Formats: sequence, C-alpha cells, structure tokens
Amino acid sequence: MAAAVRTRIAPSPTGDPHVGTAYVALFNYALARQHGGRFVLRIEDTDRERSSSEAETMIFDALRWLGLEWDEGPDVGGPHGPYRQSERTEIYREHAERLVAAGAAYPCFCTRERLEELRAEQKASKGRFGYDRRCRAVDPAEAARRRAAGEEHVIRLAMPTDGEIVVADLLRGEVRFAAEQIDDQVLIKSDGYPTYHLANVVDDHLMEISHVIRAEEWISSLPKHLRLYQAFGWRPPVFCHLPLLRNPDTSKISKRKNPVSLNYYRRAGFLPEAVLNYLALMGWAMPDERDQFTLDEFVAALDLAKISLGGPVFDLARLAWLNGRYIRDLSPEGLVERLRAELLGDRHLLAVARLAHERVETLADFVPYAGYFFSGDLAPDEAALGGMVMRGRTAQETARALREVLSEALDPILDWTAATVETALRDFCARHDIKPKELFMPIRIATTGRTATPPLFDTMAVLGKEICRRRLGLAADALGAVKA
RNA sequence: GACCCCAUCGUCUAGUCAGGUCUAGGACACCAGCCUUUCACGCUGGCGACGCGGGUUCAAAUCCCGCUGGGGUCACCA
Repeated sequence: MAAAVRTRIAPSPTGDPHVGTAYVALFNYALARQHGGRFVLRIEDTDRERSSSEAETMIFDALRWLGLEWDEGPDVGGPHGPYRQSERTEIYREHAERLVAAGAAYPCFCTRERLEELRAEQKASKGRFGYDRRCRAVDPAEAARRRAAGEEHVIRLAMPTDGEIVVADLLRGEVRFAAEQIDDQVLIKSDGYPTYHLANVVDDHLMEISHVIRAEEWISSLPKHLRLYQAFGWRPPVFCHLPLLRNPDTSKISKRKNPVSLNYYRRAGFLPEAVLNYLALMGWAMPDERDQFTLDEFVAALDLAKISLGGPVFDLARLAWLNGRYIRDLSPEGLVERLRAELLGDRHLLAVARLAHERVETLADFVPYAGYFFSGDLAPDEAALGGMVMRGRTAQETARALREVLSEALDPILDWTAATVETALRDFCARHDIKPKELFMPIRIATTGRTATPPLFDTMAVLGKEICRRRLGLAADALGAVKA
C-alpha cells in the first residue's frame, strides 16, 4: 500500500502574503486532496529579524480567503506540532548535534569578518565562491572545548568534497551536481536558530511529508537537502520544483514590477476562485484545455507530471478577463453579496463614512465624493501628472522619489494605520531633506487622483497599503514615461 | 563569473515522453465585423509561434549535439 500523501506549504512570515505562496500552496493542496491526504501549513519563522506575527496572520487570512484550508497548522493543531519553527528550536539543535557526533557536521568558529574577507578575495580572484572549510580541520575534541568555553560559532554541514551528487526532481528527472562546488551550509546560526535548510529537512521528515512541492529557486540547494537526508539516514520525499512566476519582462516576479501581495488582489476586487483558477493555469492546463474550472475540478484533474517548465509570465489582463467571467457567472444577487462581503462591506463603508460625512451635503454626494475609495487602479491623466511633479524637480525625479517612498517608507509597514503611515512618511522627508508639503501633494494625487481629499494619512489608511502601493507605483511609472 | 534549470504566437498554453494524422490547435491581448439607442457581454473573422545551426531518420515542433537567449542559485534570508 502506498504511503499517505502529505504535502505542505511552508511560508516565511516576513512580509505581505505573496502570490507565489498561493501558487505553490494550490498545487500542494490539490495533490493532498486528490489522494485523500493531508495538507500542512508550517510557519518558517527562523529569521528572528524579519519574521512578524502580523505577517503570519496575513498569511492565514490570505490562504483562507482563497479557500486553501490546511489540515494541520499552528492555529488548528495536529499530531506533528508545533507547526511554527520558532517553537521547535530544541528539535533542530538536537538533530544538529547528532550530525556533529556522526562527523556529518562540524562547529565553525570563523567570524563574519573573516567570511566577508573571504568573499571579497574570491570575488577579486574570480575563484570558487563559498566557505573554504577551514574549521573542518579543527580537531573535534578541541572544537568541543571551544564550544564549552562559550566561543561563538555556527554548525556547518560537511559536504562530500568529490564525486557527484545526483538528485531527483519529479519534473526534470535526475539533476547532477559536482559535490565540490556545494558549500558547507550553515545549519545552526550563532543565535542558536536553525537555517532554512536544516529546519526544513528535519520538519519535512518529522511531519512525514511525502511530496515537497516548492518553487524552482530551491533546486540548487537540493544537494544539501539530500545530503541531510542521507546523513540522518532518512528516506527523502518526492521533490517537485514548480517554475517561478515571472514579471512581464520575464524576470522572477517582484513587487516592483507586478502586484505580488494577495492583499492587493483581494482589495482590488478579484474573486478568490478566479485567482486560484488563474494560478492553476500557470504551467498547467486541463486535459481539454478548458480555461475556466473550479478548485474541485482542478483537484480531480491535476497531474503534476504535466506541468510545463517555462517560467509563466503573470498577466494581469488575463486574470482580469477570467475574473470577469466569474462575475458574469454570478447572479445579480450573488454579485451584491460579493460586493457586500468586501468592497461595500460595513467595515469599509464605515471607515469611508467617517472621512466623508462632514464633506458631503446630500447622500447622493457620497458616491462621487468617495469614489476612489471603491475603485482599484487609477490611471493618472495629464492634469494629474502635472500636479504630481514636485516643485523644482522634473517628472523623472519625482518618479524616482515616489519609488523611494514606496521601497523605503511604505513597503516595510506591516501594521498599516494613519499613524504608522504618517511616521514613515515624515521620517522619509527628514532623511531626504524634503519638505513634507512638497511630497504630500504628489502622494495625495497619486493615491486618490484628487487634489482635495480628507487628511492624507487617514485617507491612505482607509485605502489600504496595497491600493496605495499600486497607485503610487503606477503614478511613478507614468511620471517616468513623461518626456523630459 | 561558476553551477543548475528552461526554450511553440506579444502573453498563457495543447502537441514533445511512445517522430508521420501539425499547411502547429485553443485562450488572453490587439484589429475588423455582427448584435445593440450607448457601453459592456456574446458571436464571427483576422493578425500572430516551433530561437539558430548541425546531425539521426523515408519523415523532426517532437530524438541527439552545439550555439544563442531567458531564468535561478552562489548569505549566520527564506
């Protein structure tokens, strides 16, 4: 009897919930459902610097919005918990020690400074990149003494130094790597936390994951992972690396060039079933090439082996078309229901009403006054573009400034409120020696299309991060395209 | 740069594994027409691709090699 199919999605809660996470989750979910198996959600929060609970909550919300329910996870429990890696550090430490005892891993006392120098040298001499394995030569007894004395160190995996490592990928078959070119990966950081590579392998084994379906960017670390399975004496799961979603210019999908936050799609009025359906079309097609189908139909028809490997360009226009079909399939009553669920829900309506109620005279003024709170992308016209150009600067310079506002001030905000936005924006002005006045009008016009609006930060708070980011990005693009 | 992956219309793809039925099919976008008081939907039609060069074969989009191109990875981030 075949072993149970167990799949997982293992996102890192370090930012906004990513469309790539949904893409990978979809295929994992579908495979598990197809085989009556289990779909696990595991939070990989081993980067103490960047992980946050806000980001984790957003991942839960986004996945649930899409309807990709998990059977085991941090919030629903399960027999293989805990499902948050930060709560499993003892397990990783124990496993790392096992490897050290077996000689498959070793403590490394090299300082960050030395590693940086090493990298610089290697770069200059165009030599091989990676750690030079110096600490591998340290006598184990001496290493143990130094560790006991509290000397700062990491634990590294001892990779074979010659021969070939052959890994198997469900879609690509055997892939070969020369062992010597694989780095001695850090397994345990000096803060005692594991790196992805260790935690991931240990957990996939302990959680009895049968199929690891993840993005292609991981394929080059597969030799390390395989080595870990061997060193532990475990049977590796089936690996299946999905192609990477792409920007229109075919680079790996990024927020600079494409909306990547699932929050954007939700807020911009995309239906979850349409988003899922569209994602299923990335690298895969129904046997009859039908382009509209339900999640259940996908679950029934999915054949992993039929995934095509060319990186699919994420095309908003095609998603919008699909979304339109789903909307047309709704009854008018159904449409109203959907509208009330999100865009015209009491929550959003009330937030807008708070800003609009002293600025309208009749109820009928409300819709035209507050229209931009209920729409998605804004296409700035010439007048708007003119109004956006900052005093004493060119359109291009303004575009650059707006992009910096995005990446430096706005993107990092996970707790999006009028207060956090205001602080971020004022800090930005101070840092760049810009008068707030000069920056705020362009932002106002970019985010609302108007020169007169309720207070900017309140307005941006109600608009939400994703709508603001997209409108600012679009405005920057339009300004950048203005002939100097 | 090194290593790895990939390669069909602008985009998503079917066809490639088991070579002939492929003068390469469908969808998005675009263009035109029809429907229609308008717009949209819908319908019909059009534009549009096997990256290049060698092989193997009676026959290659399909198999092999090289080139070119694109992408990813080379962190005490995942």
